[in-house]
Amino acid sequence: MIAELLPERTVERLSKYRRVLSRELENGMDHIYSHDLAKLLHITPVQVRRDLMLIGHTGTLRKGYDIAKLIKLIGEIIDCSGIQKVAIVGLGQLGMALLNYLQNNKNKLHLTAAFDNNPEKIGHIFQGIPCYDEQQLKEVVEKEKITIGILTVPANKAVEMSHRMTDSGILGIINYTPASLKLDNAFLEEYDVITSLEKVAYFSKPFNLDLYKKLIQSQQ
Amino acid sequence: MIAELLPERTVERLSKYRRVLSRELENGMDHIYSHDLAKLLHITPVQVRRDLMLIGHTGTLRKGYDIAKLIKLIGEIIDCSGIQKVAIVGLGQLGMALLNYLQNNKNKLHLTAAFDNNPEKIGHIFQGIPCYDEQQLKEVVEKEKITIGILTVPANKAVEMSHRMTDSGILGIINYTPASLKLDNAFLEEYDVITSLEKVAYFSKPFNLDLYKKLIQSQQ
DNA sequence: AATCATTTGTTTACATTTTAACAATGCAAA
DNA sequence: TTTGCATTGTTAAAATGTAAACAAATGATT
Ligand SMILES: NC(=O)c1ccc[n+]([C@@H]2O[C@H](COP(=O)([O-])OP(=O)(O)OC[C@H]3O[C@@H](n4cnc5c(N)ncnc54)[C@H](O)[C@@H]3O)[C@@H](O)[C@H]2O)c1
Ligand SMILES: NC(=O)c1ccc[n+]([C@@H]2O[C@H](COP(=O)([O-])OP(=O)(O)OC[C@H]3O[C@@H](n4cnc5c(N)ncnc54)[C@H](O)[C@@H]3O)[C@@H](O)[C@H]2O)c1
Repeated sequence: MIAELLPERTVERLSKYRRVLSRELENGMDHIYSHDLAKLLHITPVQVRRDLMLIGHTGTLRKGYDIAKLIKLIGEIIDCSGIQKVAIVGLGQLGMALLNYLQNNKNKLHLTAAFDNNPEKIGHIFQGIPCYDEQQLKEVVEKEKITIGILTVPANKAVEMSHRMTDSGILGIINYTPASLKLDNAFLEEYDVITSLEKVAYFSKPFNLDLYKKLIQSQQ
Repeated sequence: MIAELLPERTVERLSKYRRVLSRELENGMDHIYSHDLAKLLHITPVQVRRDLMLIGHTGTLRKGYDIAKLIKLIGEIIDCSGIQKVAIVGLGQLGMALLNYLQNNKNKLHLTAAFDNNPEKIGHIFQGIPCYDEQQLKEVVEKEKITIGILTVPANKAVEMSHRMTDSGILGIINYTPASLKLDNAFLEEYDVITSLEKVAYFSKPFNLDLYKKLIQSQQ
């Protein structure tokens, strides 16, 4: 077991390692080299070895890493064997897309509930997930022991809802609204589509793209 | 004008500065201090000043930064005054949500076209955006001079489509599929929902969250 | 006019993340 | 048996990103 927090980027890559490794396992592979795993994610073998070192996974010199064992270890680190439950708060266009996505693509997250304030959605079940009235947030989150929330309400409700989520016992929120949040007792991950697009716009302006390509090349 | 590429994180923050500053402008503000701008995004004033230094914007000592001028400058840096056009490739659940989002929330991006292979969508117009047959990708991208693409096709089509996009003249792609891409002649930004959620899962495990909170506190 | 408080701009230091370097290992083949 | 080679694990260096420190400026106040 690891005593310290892993770097954020390492955790992100662990998630990706697990996903591609599961596919390799299904294809009948049982071991993999760092450079082959790296190739699947377009990163360097060094980074793979370093990440695996950090989680204490050790391979064999001639066969590489044991895929099944590695998947299991990553699961213990990220999921704690699926103890955490997830809720979607705001079942609009984006929330519904995410609900379908999470339910249809098998993954380790236990999506458990959705919340909305629209009477047409409250009480219905979508892909097996019940949609509750947002007034019941605290009640349901406490009863179901939900610890992770996906925030997809209109931006002007985001601050209020995020606080109600943490007050109900949610420990981690992923915020897809453009509102900038600040939480004291939970881990917060924000993702802003417009910002992401504007970043692409900046780096793909022809002049900048040239500079960027030169930068990349000079590093190889 | 700036001769060098800006750091990626600075560009991301510039996008957010512009958005909150536009709101301040609408509220009748004309100048803002670094610490007030910082508060709006929950970052430090130092970071604001450093970012603005990098883009060569200079404030006045007693009034702070001129909001209108700053918005204009950020626009010139990110958008080149809106010269770049955007296409959505794959108009499914996520693609459609993004289309509506981009059209309904005023922003500087010129969404111009969408592409799909589903006959029920091809030829229709959604929120003013025409959906073309994906076979016409090259033709339309070239004719309209589209330079930015949002990739939301099924994962197993992502590699092929990304190459067709860059072959057609697209210079920047934001990839929402879980497929890991590698492009030689374009800027690539990937966003993986599952990875993002699994990261939240890791850091919000009670033991890790405690470590994380201590870490944050020790930095203040 | 001199002082004070405030805020910017810039340099310096710190932290995180990535990449490089290389010793250690162990199997295969000569 | 010994040499060679491919691969891991780890330490060191470089790059990137963030925060702190502080001088310079400016206007308000005494
Ligand atoms: N649609 C997208 O592709 C997209 C992309 C990026 C970000 N976003 C952001 O995600 C959020 C949702 O976007 P959307 O397009 O799905 O909007 P939407 O209006 O379709 O969905 C919002 C949903 O939240 C519900 N709601 C309102 N108040 C609520 C409350 N207090 N508690 C619970 N539910 C509540 C509404 O009934 C609605 O179903 C917005 O903040 C938007 O800016 C959307
Ligand atoms: N739905 C979500 O919330 C969500 C979240 C994260 C990531 N994703 C990813 O985004 C992608 C799309 O997800 P979705 O839920 O919208 O799936 P979807 O099946 O609803 O949408 C895919 C769309 O792409 C179209 N398509 C198929 N082949 C195409 C081609 N060659 N060219 C153009 N269009 C083509 C399909 O007709 C369909 O309309 C998937 O890769 C998925 O993994 C989805």
